Amino acid sequence: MTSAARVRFAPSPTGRTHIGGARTALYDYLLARQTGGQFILRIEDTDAKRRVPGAEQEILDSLRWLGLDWDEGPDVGGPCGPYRQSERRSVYHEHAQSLLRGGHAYYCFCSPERLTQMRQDQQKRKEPPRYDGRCRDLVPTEAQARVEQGESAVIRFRTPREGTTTAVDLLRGPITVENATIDDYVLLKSDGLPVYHLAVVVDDHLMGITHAIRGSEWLPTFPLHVLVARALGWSEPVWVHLSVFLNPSGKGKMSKRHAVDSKGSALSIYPLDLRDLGYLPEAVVNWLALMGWSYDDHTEVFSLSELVERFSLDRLHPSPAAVNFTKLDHFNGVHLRSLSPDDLTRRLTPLFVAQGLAVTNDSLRPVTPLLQERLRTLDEAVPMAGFFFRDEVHPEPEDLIIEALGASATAEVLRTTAARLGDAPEWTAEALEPLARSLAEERGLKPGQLFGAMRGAITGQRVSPPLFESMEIVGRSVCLDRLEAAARRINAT
RNA sequence: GCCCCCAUCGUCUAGUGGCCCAGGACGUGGCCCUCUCAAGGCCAAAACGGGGGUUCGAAACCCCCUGGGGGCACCA
Repeated sequence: MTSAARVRFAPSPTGRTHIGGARTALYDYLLARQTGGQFILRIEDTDAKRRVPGAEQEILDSLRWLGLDWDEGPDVGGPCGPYRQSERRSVYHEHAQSLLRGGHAYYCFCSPERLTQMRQDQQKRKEPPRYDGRCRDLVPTEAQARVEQGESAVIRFRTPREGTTTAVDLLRGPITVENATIDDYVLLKSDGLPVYHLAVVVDDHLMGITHAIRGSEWLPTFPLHVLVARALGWSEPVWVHLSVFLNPSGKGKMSKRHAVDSKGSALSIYPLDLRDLGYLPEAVVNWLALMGWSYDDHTEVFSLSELVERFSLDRLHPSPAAVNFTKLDHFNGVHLRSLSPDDLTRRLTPLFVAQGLAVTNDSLRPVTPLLQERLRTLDEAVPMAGFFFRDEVHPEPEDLIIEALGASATAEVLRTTAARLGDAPEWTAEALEPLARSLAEERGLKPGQLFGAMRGAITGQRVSPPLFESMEIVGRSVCLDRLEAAARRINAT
């Protein structure tokens, strides 16, 4: 085990929180918890134009739902705050000035219009678009004077023109690029706020970040970040670039519109949607953990705390992974079944209540074991077990009528069933089943034929939890009523 | 166009030169169990992208190609 790691999840509130970000946060969390370090949440909101209302809240809600609690962040504070970059202006200003003094950066007065024009011209000439360096060699004192007179300026990094830079990624090893291919990036915008390239380096350093885990979209500018850190005289964190998620087909980057499973049902790439779709946070965590990481003994089912125990950076995989919603379903089933019945009951009750059914933990509890083996997602529970709590059921005639018998004979059999069962000394599954079986035999029916009609009558469904266990819970009088009602219903058609 | 990254069954992956005519999981097909649906058990089909090297020996190391992905803003 490594020494205490300080790890941050640094999303920007510009859209919804998706599973890619959630997986990064998961790995951050696992590393922090495993090493007894800290998990820090930092909001990268330096672009006011792209800020989306509610996005920051969704970040917090998503992490909380997944069980990834943080030690320092915008809501809980901490020793390295503020944790919202928009509130750290002076910090970036100070370090930009330091780069200026050291000759590692320079003021640039070029207008956005000129820059746009320049890029267009370059593209026309099939040249790589990049800053042409017009302000790079301005006399610093003169530039300073222009700024003091109020002229609008940005601060650019003075990337070395010669040589190469080697940046080391934990998963890929050293990545060496020609400095000439690295642009003189803007570090501080004219509004005084930093651009990502300055903000990450400064904040990671100031917040004592030991491991910077982020998406691979940062790989191209990775050497720049290394250069900025060096220019500031700082040592670097361990850099870890996670690959992106691909669509289920494996072709193309994961996107909202391709979030559809193999059976064609729409799923979502947003944790909060997954929650509303009836997935367990345990399952989502397990699923996400295995997309890019594996454990060496072939185990695949993990709880969060088991992941904390076993996670290791060196088993991270650098290649892109296609999102597989079918596997999420599998993990959800596995975790659903490993919940204690009481726990499952508590998670299910609100769903029944939301459908207007008068259900309590106590009244649902006997039903839970019948559901546990069958549920794929939590929200399948109400359609599957609502009949336990409704006053009456409305079976379709075709779910009632035994084909070999026809309508009126089926109705008669159902009445006889009610009468026969009504005499049962005990209303239990054990007592009921033999009675029903012998009746079926008497009538020359296969058990399944009779049971199917009874199922329709009692549950109103073609598919249901086991019949006799269900009947035991539903109770004698309601069952007998429903059997009679079904017989009447058949005769009425 | 330029730069960077990646490459084992349909998908997630194991594999760090001989234990691999490649293992596990999901999914798929079949069988068993069975009152429906599940769950469970057993079995099966299914991959090292191509070409060159290196080596006694390559899925593993190197090169090229191909394919996929990412990036080229006063966005992150």
